[in-house]
Amino acid sequence: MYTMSQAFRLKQSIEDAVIAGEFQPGDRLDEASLAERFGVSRTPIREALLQLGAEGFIDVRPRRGAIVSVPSPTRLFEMFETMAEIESACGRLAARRLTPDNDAAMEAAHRACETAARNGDSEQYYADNRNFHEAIYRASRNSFLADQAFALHKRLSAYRRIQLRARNRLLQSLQEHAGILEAIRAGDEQLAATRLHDHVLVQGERFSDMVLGLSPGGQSPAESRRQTAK
Amino acid sequence: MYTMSQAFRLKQSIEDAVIAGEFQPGDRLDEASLAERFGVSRTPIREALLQLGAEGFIDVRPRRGAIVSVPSPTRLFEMFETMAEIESACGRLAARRLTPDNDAAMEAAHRACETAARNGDSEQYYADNRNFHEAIYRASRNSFLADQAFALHKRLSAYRRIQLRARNRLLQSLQEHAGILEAIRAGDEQLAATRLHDHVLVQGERFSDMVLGLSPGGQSPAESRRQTAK
DNA sequence: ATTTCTGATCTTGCATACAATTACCATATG
DNA sequence: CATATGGTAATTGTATGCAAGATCAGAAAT
Repeated sequence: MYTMSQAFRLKQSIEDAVIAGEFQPGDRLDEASLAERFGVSRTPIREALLQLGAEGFIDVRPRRGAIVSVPSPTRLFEMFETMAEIESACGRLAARRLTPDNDAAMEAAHRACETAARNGDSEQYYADNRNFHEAIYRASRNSFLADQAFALHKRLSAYRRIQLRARNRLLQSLQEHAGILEAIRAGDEQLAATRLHDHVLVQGERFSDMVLGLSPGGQSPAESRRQTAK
Repeated sequence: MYTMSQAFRLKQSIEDAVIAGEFQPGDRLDEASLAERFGVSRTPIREALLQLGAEGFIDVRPRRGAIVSVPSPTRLFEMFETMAEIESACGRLAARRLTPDNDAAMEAAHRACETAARNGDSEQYYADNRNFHEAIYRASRNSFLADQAFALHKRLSAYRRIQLRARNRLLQSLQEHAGILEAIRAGDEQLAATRLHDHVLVQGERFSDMVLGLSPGGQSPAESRRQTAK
């Protein structure tokens, strides 16, 4: 559709640029330079930035401009923990409601991940991994929940990418995917939820650990590690 | 604070008006009349509306103006189901991490609900119920997750209110609260999650049933039509 | 009577102008 | 040397004007 407003397109473009890592956390998003870059006036740029701010994607500070959000280690851990809860909810529903279509979509995404992992192509794996997780969101057959999951996944993408660069993590991630898929297909809601939860949270913990070298008083990831035992 | 931008204040005002029911689902949010009403130009109004749209609170359709969202019965059910998943996640974490402070806050909110229920004051119960649930969100000790829960709770408030009017539902709700509190205090994550899930979802199911019985669109179209002329 | 077309009118989207606030930097001062 | 201070530049917030799309009423056609 070509009748879409510029502001909406700009919102998408800026979001893409942030996800692609062109603007990194902490970078300033100057209205004037963005306007020049995209060849429009400041008005639609402002509208795009404010919307991204409302979604939590960037941080717009009144009268002081917008920057790409810089969550504290604690905050980051909380975001991953929330992602873990939302994903496990998706997995639980998927296990309950799985249809052949959704099954096929997950299978295809999983195969793609497998190829990327075998080639050690972490950039490709990053993309395919996203597709795999999105296939699970859709398999929940709750489009609202899936939308929430998409949104949070996008917000965390900048942090996930860094962390997937470790080579052996790729293979481990792939194996976890296989286990998740197995549980969903078996219709085992509890197992699917647990496996997804751990899969997501281990990423968060690893990254938090990485960042947590300097910050004091943050919530220790180790503290929450014992959720598997019930 | 008086250094806050108008757009931000307007966003709050419009949101409040929607929650208060002044604008009902389906009502048009005309930029010009809102600008006149608040004594500002269209620019900050637009910015407020776009932000509310990004949060999912209202529905801004390109070139066709903003309206208060009118979720379909299916969508509404999905929203309640998602709320149930998020709340049960909060309950699970609360059971794991409960502190005396959070315990006391939940207790106080529960007592208030009890009084309101005994008096059959559904309007008061509506407010106290909100406090009780928010106390649980905070008890999760994950502020990001709690924020997500707050936001969704607000979006659903218009629909929850209607449904709490039934008198015996008040007492049943109160008893469910007691069971939830008990499970959290016992540190039983699984039980807390299940009870919260059911507590929230039963509301969603009841309301969805209610809407499904009516004509599609919920509120009568005749009433929304009146708003357009001025 | 219902549908389709057409032009007038209203509304939104964007650009520009200006006002208000913050950031910057050189200089003065203890 | 560190810290205040003043003024200027840079940036954000709001108002206004105009163009393009959407809405609506009434006439024409089936």
